[in-house]
Amino acid sequence: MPIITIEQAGQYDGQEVTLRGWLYNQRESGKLLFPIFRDGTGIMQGVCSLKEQPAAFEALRGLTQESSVIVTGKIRAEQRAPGGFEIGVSAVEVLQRVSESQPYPIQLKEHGVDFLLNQRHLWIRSPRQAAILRIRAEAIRAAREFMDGQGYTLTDAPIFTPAACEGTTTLFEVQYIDDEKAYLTQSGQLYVEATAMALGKVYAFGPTFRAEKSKTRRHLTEFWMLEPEAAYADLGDMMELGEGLVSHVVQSVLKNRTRELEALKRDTTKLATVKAPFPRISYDEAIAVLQKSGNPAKHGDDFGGDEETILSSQYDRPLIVHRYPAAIKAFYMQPDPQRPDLALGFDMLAPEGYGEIIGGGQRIHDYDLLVKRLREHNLPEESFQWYLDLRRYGSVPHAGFGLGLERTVAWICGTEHIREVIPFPRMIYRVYP
RNA sequence: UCCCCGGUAGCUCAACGGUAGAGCAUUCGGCUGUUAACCGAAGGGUUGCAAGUUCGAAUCUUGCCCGGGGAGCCA
Repeated sequence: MPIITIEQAGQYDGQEVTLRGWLYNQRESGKLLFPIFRDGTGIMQGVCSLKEQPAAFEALRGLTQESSVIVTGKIRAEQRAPGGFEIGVSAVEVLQRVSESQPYPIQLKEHGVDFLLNQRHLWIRSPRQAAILRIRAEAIRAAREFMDGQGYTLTDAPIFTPAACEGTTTLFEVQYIDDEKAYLTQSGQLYVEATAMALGKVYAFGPTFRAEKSKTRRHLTEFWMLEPEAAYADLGDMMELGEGLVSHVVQSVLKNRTRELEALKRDTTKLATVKAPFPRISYDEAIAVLQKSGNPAKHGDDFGGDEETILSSQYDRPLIVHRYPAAIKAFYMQPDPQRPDLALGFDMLAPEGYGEIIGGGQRIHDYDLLVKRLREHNLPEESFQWYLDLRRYGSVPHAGFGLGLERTVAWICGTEHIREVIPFPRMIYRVYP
């Protein structure tokens, strides 16, 4: 008797099989039961009649939602069944029956956000949430496949960092052993700059933490970033790498998670066009576009959500905006030799209003300039000695970027909120469960 | 930190200042092809908290708490 998953059921038409999972829902119609099972790979309807399978019928009758069950029966193609196949249940073993006095709290109907987030540990059992998490996993797999294929070596950055790199206000402070303080990393970038000088082409992939009091559908306090960094690379190399990476991730999800995208009712025609090269415009051009559309943006402004949406909505694939004013960018950005007021940085804006998914560019490799910038930004030089060492010992031009995993996955999935695309979202004022 | 919205049964929501209700969930009963099944019945409430106005407050006022959306900041 083969033990199979619901995903595989189509290959077992006409055969007797065993499914191991949970009771997702059950409709009762007199002496006929229509239990619906889920096993993590999908959901499948069962049929059980009192007349033909009295023992199984008794086991299933009145069984509560999310009770764990091992079910045996014959798979058969059935037009009336959701998914096209159903299982004629012949035997049922109930491992744990959910109590009637404390029924499973999440019903098959609309629920509020607050309630669902408090039940996140159960909410992820819902088919929609499971589909999203599978797409997230595929996005990660494809991203690593791409980076590895491009000759980048995974060199992860530390989570604990010793000092405030860009001001303490947005950092989570933790007590480190005795009286020492440490901070949760905001970005692995400074560290991958170091490993890039050791290994050439590297990337980090891990969680980052921001104590910003942002309350929007695009923000989490804990999110995952993929951060490539390459020695001897320039802005153009990174824009090319970024569009290659995003194209590969999107196309891989389209190819390998078709069913999940379907479950989410995602309009995949909007993803199919996502292939390199992506449109690129300079910051100055972006300002002109905004002004033409009536937006009050002027040179020197950074873009907010509205501006990003106006710009990105004009294209069928992500948009790269490059060469921002140095004044609104991070201290380590290499100035454009043609226009020193501009930084050799770029952002990639996802379509459909999902905002910035990549930010990066070329880093300052000149020791004196970097020291100057540290001072201009009032940053503690002593904390950056190791970082300055990278400019003391064989400094070379180098570049990299950070890709926000959750924003990317939210865009691919078409979800309303970024919080749905990470198993346990951490947000301002919400760390449970 | 600022602006806007919300908080009523386990859940989703109604209720003009005048007896707190429905659907779902749960329990009981009915139904052999259901599609968030359906039909009938039952149980289930400190209306977020605290004051105030009023003959009377879920409803009006003030403060607080909690949550959501957005701004700023960012991925």
